Amino acid sequence: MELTQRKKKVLRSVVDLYIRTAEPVGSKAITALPDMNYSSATIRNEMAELTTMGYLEQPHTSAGRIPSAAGYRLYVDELMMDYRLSVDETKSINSAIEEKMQRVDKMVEKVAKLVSQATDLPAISAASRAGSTTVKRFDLILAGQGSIILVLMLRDDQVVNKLIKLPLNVTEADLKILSAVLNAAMTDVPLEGFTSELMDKVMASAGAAASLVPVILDFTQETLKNTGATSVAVSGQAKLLSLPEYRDVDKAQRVMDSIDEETFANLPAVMEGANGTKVLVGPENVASDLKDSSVVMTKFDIGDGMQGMIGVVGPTRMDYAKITARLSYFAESLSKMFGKPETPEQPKLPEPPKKEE
Amino acid sequence: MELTQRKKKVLRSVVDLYIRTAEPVGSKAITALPDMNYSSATIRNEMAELTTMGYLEQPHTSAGRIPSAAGYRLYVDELMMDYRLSVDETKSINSAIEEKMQRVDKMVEKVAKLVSQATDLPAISAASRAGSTTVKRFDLILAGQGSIILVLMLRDDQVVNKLIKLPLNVTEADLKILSAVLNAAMTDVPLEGFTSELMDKVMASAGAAASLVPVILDFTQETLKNTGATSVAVSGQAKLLSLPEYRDVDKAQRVMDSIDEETFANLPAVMEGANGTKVLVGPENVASDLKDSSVVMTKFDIGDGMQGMIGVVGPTRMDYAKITARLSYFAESLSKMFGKPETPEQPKLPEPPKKEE
DNA sequence: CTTTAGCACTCCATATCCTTGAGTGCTAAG
DNA sequence: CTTAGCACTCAAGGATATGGAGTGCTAAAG
Repeated sequence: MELTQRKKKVLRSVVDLYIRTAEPVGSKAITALPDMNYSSATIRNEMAELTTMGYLEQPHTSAGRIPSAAGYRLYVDELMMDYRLSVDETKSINSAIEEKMQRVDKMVEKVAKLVSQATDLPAISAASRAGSTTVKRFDLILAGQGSIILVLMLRDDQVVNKLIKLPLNVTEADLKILSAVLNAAMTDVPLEGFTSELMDKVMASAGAAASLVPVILDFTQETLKNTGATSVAVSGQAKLLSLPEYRDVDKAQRVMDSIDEETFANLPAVMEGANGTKVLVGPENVASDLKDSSVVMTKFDIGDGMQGMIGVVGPTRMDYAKITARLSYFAESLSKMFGKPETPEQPKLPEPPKKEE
Repeated sequence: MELTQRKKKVLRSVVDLYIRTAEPVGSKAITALPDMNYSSATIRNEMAELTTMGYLEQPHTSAGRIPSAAGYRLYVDELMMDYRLSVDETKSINSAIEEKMQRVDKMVEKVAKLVSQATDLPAISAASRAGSTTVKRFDLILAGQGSIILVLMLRDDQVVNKLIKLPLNVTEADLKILSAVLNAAMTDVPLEGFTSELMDKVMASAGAAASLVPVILDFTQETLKNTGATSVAVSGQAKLLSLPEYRDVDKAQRVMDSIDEETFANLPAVMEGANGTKVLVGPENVASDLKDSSVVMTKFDIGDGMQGMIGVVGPTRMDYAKITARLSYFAESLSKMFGKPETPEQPKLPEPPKKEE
C-alpha cells in the first residue's frame, strides 16, 4: 500500500519532532506545526494508520508515537529534508581538517576526534590499504660498527626502515652485494611469495653478510603484513552519556563497549560497494548491542591505494540529515586533501599562469 | 595526636570493607571481622573518634562510615597490606605484554589497553623522550627518477625516513656530495641550532642538489621537534560505568572527559622525581572533575632515553593495594622489556654459564 | 466521504505518606 | 576500659493517590 502525501508529511513531522525532543510525539504537537492545517483528530487517525502499517510505535496506550525502525528507514531514504551546512559549520570543519596530519595512524586518530567534535557523537575512523603491496626496493646503509639500517621502499612509495644491530663486521662492499641480491630476488614478491626455497636461495648467494638475511626477511614480511592491516581509532564515546537514551548506564556501557576498534575493524568491508553515505538504523546493525542505536558512515579517499572511512554511532533518534551532511562534507574535504597525489613544496610547476589568487 | 594501634586496625578494616562493598561500613560489620574481639559499642567509640580526627566521614547520622580523603591517604601510605599477585595474574600480565609492540605510539596504545584490562579500570599510557635529540647521520638514497629517500639516524638510534619527490634530476654523485655536506654541518646540532645562517651555509655548499636542502632541513626540524613530543593513549573509559560511584551519568561523563589525552599530556612531569608508584587520592588531583576519583600511576623505562608512564583512574574507593601491585608489576615488566639495549636474535653472547633455567 | 468536536478512558509520572531497618550516640552497669 | 541496652535518626523502598497528556471512538458538520 502506498503512502499518501499527507501520511508522508505526518510521518516526517513525527520523526523530526522526535529527533528534536526524544519524547513520544502526540497528535496535538503535530497540529501545532506550521503548514499542518488539520485538527488533532485527523492527525490521530493518520497516526493510527501509520502505526498499523508499522512506521510508528506506541510505548503505551496513552502516550504519543515514536518512529519504528521501518519509520526511520523510510525517513532516511525518502522523507528527510536536505540539511544545508551553515557557513559556520563548514568553516569549523575545514579549520579542523587543516591541522597537519602526518602519519597514517596519527591521522586516523585525529580524524576520529574531529568527526566526533563535529557531530557531538562517538566517532570512529579507519584507514586500510586496499590490497597487499610488495617491496620495490631494498637499501642497506652501514651506520657505524655493527649497525645497519634497512630501508624498504614499497610499491606505493611508502618507505619504512629498521635499525639492525649485530655483533658482526660487514663492509660497505658486503652490503652492496647483499642489497643487489635482495633487489634481484625479493622485489615485487608478494607476501605469499616468501617461500622458504626462495629465502634459502637468497641466503645462499648473500655472501659475507648472510647472517643478516633472516632478520631482513623477517622484517620485510612483518612489514608487508602490517601495511595491509587496518588502523582504526575511536573518539568521544563519552558523548553518548549526555543523550537521554543512554541515561541507562548499562545500555550506555554495552554500546560503548561495542564501539570498540575490533568491532569496527571490518567495517570498511561493509562499505564495500556502497558509495556515498550509508546509514544503518537500529536492528539493521549486526552487533546485537547496537540494535537500538544507529550508525552513519562514509568512506573517503586517501590516495596511495588506501581507503578511509569515518562514521558515528548514536541513538536511532539522531539527526540523520544533519549528521549525514556533516559526514559527507568531512569525507569530501578529506578526499580532496589526501586523494591528490602528493606534491609538496614543489617550486612552482610550469603552469599556464592564472589570475586568481 | 598519634593513632593507637587499635584505631589503625579499625581504620584499615573500614577502608578494606568499603573498597569491597562500596557501602558505608557500620560498627557491626567491623566486629564480624575475624581478629576483632571487641563489641560493636567499642568500635562505635573508635569510629566516632576517627571521625572527629577527620579520617572517616558519615554520609548522614544513621549511616555507617566511609573513609575521607585523609583516611585513604593514611591507608595508602601506611595501612594497606601488600597485595601479592597470584600466579594467574602475573601470567596474564606477562602474556599480555609479550605481544609484539613495534612503533612507539602503537606501543603506547597497546599498553593502555593492556593495563586497562589488567585493572578493570580506565587506563592511560604515555611515552615521552626525556630531552631533545640530534641527528647522528644523514643518508640519501636515489630511488628512481625524482624520488629520493632521506634517512635520518638520531642520536638514540631511532631511524626515521621520508620520501622526497622532486621534478629534478639529481645523480648518485650529487647526493653523495650533499649527504657529505649535511653530515659535516648538521649532525649533532640540536633543534635550537638550526639557525638560518647555518642553513644558508649548507645551502651554499650543497652543489647540484641544493634545491633539496630546504625540504630536508624542514623535515629534520620537524622530526627533532616530534621526537620530543609525548604520545598518550587512553583505553577502557567505559569500565567506569560498571562501578556504583559512576551510576550518576553526569559524573561519569565529567570524569571520562577529563581522562582525555590532553589532561594527562603533562602527567609525566608530575611523575618527575617520584619513583615507584604514585597515588593521587581524590582532592589531591588537580583536575576538578577528578576531585572525587583517584589516580594511580607508575613510570617505566623504555630505553633510548625515553620515559614511559602508565596509570589508571578509578573511584577513591579503589583497591589500592591490588592496583598498585599490578601496575608496578606491569611497569617492571615493561622496563625489563624495553629498558635493555636491543639485542635481538643475538647468537648467544659469551656469558659465564649458569645453571638456572 | 472526509474532517472535526467532544468525551470517556488509559496509564505514566509525580508527589505524598508510611514503614522498615540499619546504624548511631549515650548512659549505666560490669 | 568495655559492653549491654535503649531511644533516636534518617535513607530507602513500597503503597497509594492525583494530575495530565494522549488516545480511540462516535456522531455531527462540511
